[in-house]
Amino acid sequence: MDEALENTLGALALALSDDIGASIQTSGFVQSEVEAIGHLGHAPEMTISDLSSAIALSHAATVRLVTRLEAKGLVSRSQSTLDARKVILKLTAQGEDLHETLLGRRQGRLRSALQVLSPQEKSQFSTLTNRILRAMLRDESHAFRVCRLCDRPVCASCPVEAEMVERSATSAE
Amino acid sequence: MDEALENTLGALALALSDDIGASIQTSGFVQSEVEAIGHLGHAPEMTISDLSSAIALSHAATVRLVTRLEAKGLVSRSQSTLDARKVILKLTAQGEDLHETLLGRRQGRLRSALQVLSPQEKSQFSTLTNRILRAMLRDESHAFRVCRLCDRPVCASCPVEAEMVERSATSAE
DNA sequence: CATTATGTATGCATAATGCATATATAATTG
DNA sequence: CAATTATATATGCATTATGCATACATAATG
Repeated sequence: MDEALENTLGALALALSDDIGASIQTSGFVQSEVEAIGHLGHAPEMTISDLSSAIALSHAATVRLVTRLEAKGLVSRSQSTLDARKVILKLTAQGEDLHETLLGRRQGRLRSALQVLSPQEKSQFSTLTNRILRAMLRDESHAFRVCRLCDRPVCASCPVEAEMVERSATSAE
Repeated sequence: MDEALENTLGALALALSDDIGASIQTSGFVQSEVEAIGHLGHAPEMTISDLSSAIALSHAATVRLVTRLEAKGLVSRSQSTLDARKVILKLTAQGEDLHETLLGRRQGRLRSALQVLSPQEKSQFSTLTNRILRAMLRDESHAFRVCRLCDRPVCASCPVEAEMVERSATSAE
């Protein structure tokens, strides 16, 4: 029965999201703040609009979010030299530290979830999750959003990246 | 590299959670409301305290949540005959309808995510996700929480249920 | 040069939440 | 059995993240 697998996958997704959420909630940050830190650590030089769509929040809310993060010394605002309207956001050193910490916790949870699989099973599982994830991606903006908490150095082997590259190559033919 | 698999699994969990969330956000319900409906549809006859721990919300917030749901005609309060302090919560007919609708949307998203797998792959995937999920369960309360949005008729084959049964059998020896 | 579009910021109202506390009922203990 | 303690629900209050409407500055367009 496929329904059983659907339930299991849904429950697993929730359990993992909960775990990832719990790994960060201790530090007193709101979900949107954590996602913002994740994105800014992932793709520096974002504007407020970029961030707004990446974390699926209204522009106004994003402005306030950035103001909070700036007040906490995690993010810096600076004017773009190319377009005076734009505000360039960057993580401060402290923001980078927090980003690393959060990433580490997240990876720790995922690693411990995966430790019940043997190397061969991990390889099998990797193939299947890659396929599912790639098929789920709707467009570039969605792909960007999905990667909002990934560990950056590993992005070279990221299935999301691979999928988007492949699609743009196909559509350019 | 295990990091790649960790990233992929994390991204997949987020993407699925987003999808499940998006499938319900259209109907104008807050996350906690949806989770409450899910739980009440899943395990009828819950008290406010039960619900509070199941959805990981303070008691006060849960009281307000239930009041909102009652006002919307989705949930009914009734006094317990065994313990006059307790309030028994039940879904109304309208609440049941909503529950079915939300479940259907959730299952639809999961089904479409899984459709890129062949039957054999689904079987493989099922084995692996079952194993991971079962190992992730911390205690009965956590298991309960993880199942908060599952489709009830399929619970007989639920790995969470199986794991908890097996554990209690083992500890009773 | 005028108009329109884009990017950021702010005033205001809303709504979900937590903490502290109150009240009612059950359980326990002396 | 009376008194205390624990449990379950409810409410007053403050907080806070959010969205909508709007304002302002700058860029792009005609």
